[in-house]
Amino acid sequence: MNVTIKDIAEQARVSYATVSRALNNKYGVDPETRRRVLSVAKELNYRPNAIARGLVSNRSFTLGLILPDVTNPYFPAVAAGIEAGAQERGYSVFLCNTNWDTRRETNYIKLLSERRVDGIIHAPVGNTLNEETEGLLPTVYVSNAPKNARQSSVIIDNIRGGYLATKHLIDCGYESVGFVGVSEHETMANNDRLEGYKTAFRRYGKEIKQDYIKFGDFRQETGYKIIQTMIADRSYPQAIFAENDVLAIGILHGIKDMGLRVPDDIALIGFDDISFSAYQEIQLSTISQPKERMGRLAVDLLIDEIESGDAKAAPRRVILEPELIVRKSSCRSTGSDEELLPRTEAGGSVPG
Amino acid sequence: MNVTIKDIAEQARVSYATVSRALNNKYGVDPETRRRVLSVAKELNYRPNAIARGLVSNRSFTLGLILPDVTNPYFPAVAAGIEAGAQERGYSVFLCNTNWDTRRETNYIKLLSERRVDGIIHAPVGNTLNEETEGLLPTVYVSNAPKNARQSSVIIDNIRGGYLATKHLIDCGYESVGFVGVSEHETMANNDRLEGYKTAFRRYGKEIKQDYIKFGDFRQETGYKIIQTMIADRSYPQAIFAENDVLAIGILHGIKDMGLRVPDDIALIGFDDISFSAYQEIQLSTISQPKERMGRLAVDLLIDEIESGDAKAAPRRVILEPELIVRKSSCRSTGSDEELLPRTEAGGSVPG
DNA sequence: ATGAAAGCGCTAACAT
DNA sequence: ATGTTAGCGCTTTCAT
Repeated sequence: MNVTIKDIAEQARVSYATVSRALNNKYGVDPETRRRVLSVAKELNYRPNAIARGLVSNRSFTLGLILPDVTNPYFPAVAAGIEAGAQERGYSVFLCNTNWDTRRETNYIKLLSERRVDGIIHAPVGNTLNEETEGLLPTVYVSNAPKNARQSSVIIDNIRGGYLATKHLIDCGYESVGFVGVSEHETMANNDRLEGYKTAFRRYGKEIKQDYIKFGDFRQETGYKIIQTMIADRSYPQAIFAENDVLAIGILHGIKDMGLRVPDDIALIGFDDISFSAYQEIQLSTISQPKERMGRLAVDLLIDEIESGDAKAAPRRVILEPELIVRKSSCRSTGSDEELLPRTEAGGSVPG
Repeated sequence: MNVTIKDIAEQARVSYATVSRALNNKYGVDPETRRRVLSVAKELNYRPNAIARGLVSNRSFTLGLILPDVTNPYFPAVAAGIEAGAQERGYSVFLCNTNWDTRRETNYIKLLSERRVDGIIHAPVGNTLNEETEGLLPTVYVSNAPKNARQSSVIIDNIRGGYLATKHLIDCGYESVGFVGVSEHETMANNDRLEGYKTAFRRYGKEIKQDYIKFGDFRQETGYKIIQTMIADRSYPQAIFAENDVLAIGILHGIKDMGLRVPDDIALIGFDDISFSAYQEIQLSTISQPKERMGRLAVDLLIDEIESGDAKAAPRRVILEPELIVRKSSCRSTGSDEELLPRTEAGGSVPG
């Protein structure tokens, strides 16, 4: 069996309450006694039982991380920030992979609540609040937050991101700009990116062509198929804003396999700035999210709430700025850099 | 406060032992009583406290997953298998990211032992056994295992992988074949891949040229720099076997940025078959590992050991077959497919 | 400064 | 079939 404070107490000839005090640096322990206890503990290779500790303190120093897909490079980038931040503050994190399945999300939340995690960081799939589980545990949403969420969140301004992407394509001079998204109403982030797209059209007095707005899912293959169908039907725009880089890369491949070129025949911009987008062979223009930083912010927010007992206080909504990254996929090389990066434009901020 | 079995006992007018029995489907509970207990439990929205349960059963149904870098696409692929397998069998997994730092590995193992995980799945950085922590917890190594490990492991035959890669390049007709590795003695997997490389040279009666064997680290950037230096020094082989795909992609970029072409000027093969290697823009030949399957095998092995109490039994070593994947980066299109895939060669297996 | 004892929520004997 | 009790390893009053 494992060594317990009782074993130490015996060896050190003190009560086990004293051992507990000594081990936890509490007041009221003779320095000499403390020294002896510590030395015995080390000698016996004592490891405090976090489970027992958790039972009495009602705190597990444990967090749940719920995300749709570890295999999609966007999420590990966020997760890295979360894991590092949690570790620094003495928390361990349970990895929960939902495979984009909201039922699995629900199950995981219940499971985590049985495991008595102190809180959850959740990159949710949908945009609807799960009434069954909402509020069960202190939660911080990251990357995407359900509508009307009563919990804190760390996201980027997706409307602005969608706006920047679309505006960039319009500024490049493309007459028609299409949109390829995950699903018509899947997540808030989706809605917002599409909203940003529409805003740009409005601003420029352009008319939205429904034929150039397509929805599928989050898979690369889907982007591939969507564009191939459009090309085969000879009905495709001069430029496409894809809602995320994975989709965009699928589109990129689809375009090439149909014998067309990017950006010459179809220009392309993605969203997220996953690491491969920067590869010289890909050179995908995109909207960047500060992924690791978002992860760190999310844990810090969560742990602050937990430790201050403020979990029920007003939720905080952190909204970070997206950044336009221009690479080769988006513009035929016309126009100056100024035009490509309309940073200084009046009214740069966008409604929402 | 959370609702406990006592609350249920009160409401259902039974002792809390009976509640426990009813909840856990134990024998000796009147069906009617059980029904009542269950209904009260549901009504009160009862969630069993896994912490308390763990304290008495001395089992947490919790696993630790220690890996070097979530951000390197190889590991999430393995992790996905682990997470899914664990979940199916009722275990949750703690994510531990070491950043290729062996001290962090040690710290994590201690931490996990305090958290009373039932076992650990470990993708270790080094090849040396950590005497301080080895055997502290039931462990299954995955992807790489320390020399003389006394615990089970799930790896591929890296010697054979290295051999296949090198043989392939030799078969393509390249006179000189170089090797770029992570570090001279960093991990067993590394050593073995290099060993396979050497074996191929021996088999073909070729002489190894030390100038064409280079070491760096696990970063893409490092591969980039190594090849650029070689090219700048005008001392580079016709083909290169890179110990992993991340390194290989760095090399690929380095070659292109120096104005040379792959495979025409320098042929290239990697190792791992991470997802981007298959991109049509990359087309990196490589040695494939069944990553997700390795993850699943590792959890299953671990949980079997845990649940059978066999943790101290003879460790099992699962060694899977690597697979040669030929894409465009490795051969100028000469020779038939037969030659490219020397599957039927006599003595296809390799010593080790 | 230290010890005795209660109790966290649960399971598992042991009674009845 | 059900209740009583002890105890898992620890923290935390409450005494002394």
